[in-house]
Amino acid sequence: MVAVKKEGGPLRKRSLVWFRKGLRVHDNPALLEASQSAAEVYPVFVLDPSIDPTEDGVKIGANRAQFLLESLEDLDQSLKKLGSHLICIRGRPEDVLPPLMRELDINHLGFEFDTEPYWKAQGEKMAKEAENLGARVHCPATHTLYDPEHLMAKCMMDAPKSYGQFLKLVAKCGSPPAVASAPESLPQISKDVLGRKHSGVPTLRDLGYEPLPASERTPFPGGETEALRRLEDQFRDTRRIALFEKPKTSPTDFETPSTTVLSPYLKFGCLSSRVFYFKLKEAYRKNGKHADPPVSLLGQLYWREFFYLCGYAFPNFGKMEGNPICRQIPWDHSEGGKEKLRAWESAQTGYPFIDAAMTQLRQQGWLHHLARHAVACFLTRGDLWVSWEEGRKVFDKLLIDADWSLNNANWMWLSCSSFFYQYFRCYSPVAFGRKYDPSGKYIRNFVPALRKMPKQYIYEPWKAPLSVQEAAGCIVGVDYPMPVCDHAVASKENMSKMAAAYKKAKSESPPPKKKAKKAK
DNA sequence: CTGTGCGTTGTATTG
DNA sequence: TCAATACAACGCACA
Repeated sequence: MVAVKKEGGPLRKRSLVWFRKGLRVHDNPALLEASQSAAEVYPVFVLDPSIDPTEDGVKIGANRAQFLLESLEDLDQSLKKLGSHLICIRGRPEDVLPPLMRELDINHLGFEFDTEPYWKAQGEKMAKEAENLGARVHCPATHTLYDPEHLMAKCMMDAPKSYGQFLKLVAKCGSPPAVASAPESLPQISKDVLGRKHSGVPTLRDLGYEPLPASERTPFPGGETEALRRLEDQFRDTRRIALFEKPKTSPTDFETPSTTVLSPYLKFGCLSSRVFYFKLKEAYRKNGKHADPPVSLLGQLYWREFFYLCGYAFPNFGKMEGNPICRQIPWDHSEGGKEKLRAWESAQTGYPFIDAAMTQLRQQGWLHHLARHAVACFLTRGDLWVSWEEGRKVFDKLLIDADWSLNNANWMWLSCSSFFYQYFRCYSPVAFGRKYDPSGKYIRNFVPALRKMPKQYIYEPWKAPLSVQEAAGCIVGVDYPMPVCDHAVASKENMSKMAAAYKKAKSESPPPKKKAKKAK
């Protein structure tokens, strides 16, 4: 226990706990520490006007905003059960927090460390502000399994560029830190300063969103309570968890997804990755037999960890230019390219599987990993030759689990810009979906125009004879778009463009020397 | 410097 | 039905 006088006086500890991610009460060392040693604790969430801003400054979609608000609402409820509540302030952290810290005479600031450039900078600014006020700062790295600084030290600042290398690094690190218990109680917030101007959690409408029609609302509610419920639910089948292999799951199962859908809860920190980790280990022990990385569930957690480390270690990770691990590729930025991007984003490519996936993305804020692969490949090196950054922005806006590090990494992966380079392995917008769902149930659900199309044409309706199109009530070119490109032609062309871009990069910048050139 | 093996999740064809 | 293979040939790690 920290020796702090419990009553009044200069030693009275007044703690502000700043929530960003980590929207949970369980395994939250910053909150726990405050609860154990401070006489006053102020749990604060700062809701930026642009709402969870990224470096693009893109305003997030309504489903993602709703997931965030539900998570905040749930956090507020949990804090209330502990005797406190969430103070939700509108504004930018750098504008709002320093005056609040002064007003409350804060002498302790606690918040979770964040690796993303925007939030890392915000954290540094606030730590400085707090220190200027003479406050102590507690900033534990609790979003990932390991403290990224610890991983960087272990690899001697030479971050792994492949998953295999990352696994070797993790093998040297032992078990992640133990899970912290939830606080037993929190001091009541009595100060009146938080009255009118600091209101509770706003509604979607407060934030300027029109409420979504039911058909376009994500079926996945936000919040720690739901996260823990979902975790328990998924872990009821120990065998399934232990034997889980990602490539064996299906992108077209949309009623009950074939994966766990824990990603949005991990993204916002409604679920602690460490809780998930130890729960997995327990399931593996119980079941005996289990799958292994990279395909296992633990492997998925390690992919997250790997990409978080990459986003932390490599500069300009969110863009092509100036990104040391990203291939420089002359993507189509012309008007034509923009038109193709619009077709893709609005589910009007004329490839039913792609359009179904893009519709699911919009309606549910979630897509199976392999469906993400298919649409990402299609937009970039597969068919449309549009920059991965554009696709990343759309995912960032619409996915409830949009996660800066993972999103960038996966877009680079699929566009063969980094991590993965076998550009001759290309997803077919027709064959890939058909392999999982030959009758096209997935398409029929998300692309109503094609509901009556016979299954032999549902993946390529433009090939159906006019009489068949008429009978299905769907004339291609009228009721459903013609394909935006010819996949066979476009993918072949793009492969040679990739070859040229790689070749150019090689000739222009020879492999970087690890150490300074030795004198001969 | 060079060769080899490997890489979470491709496709189309063949037997 | 399924497994093997050609396709055309990537970068990275390591020996």
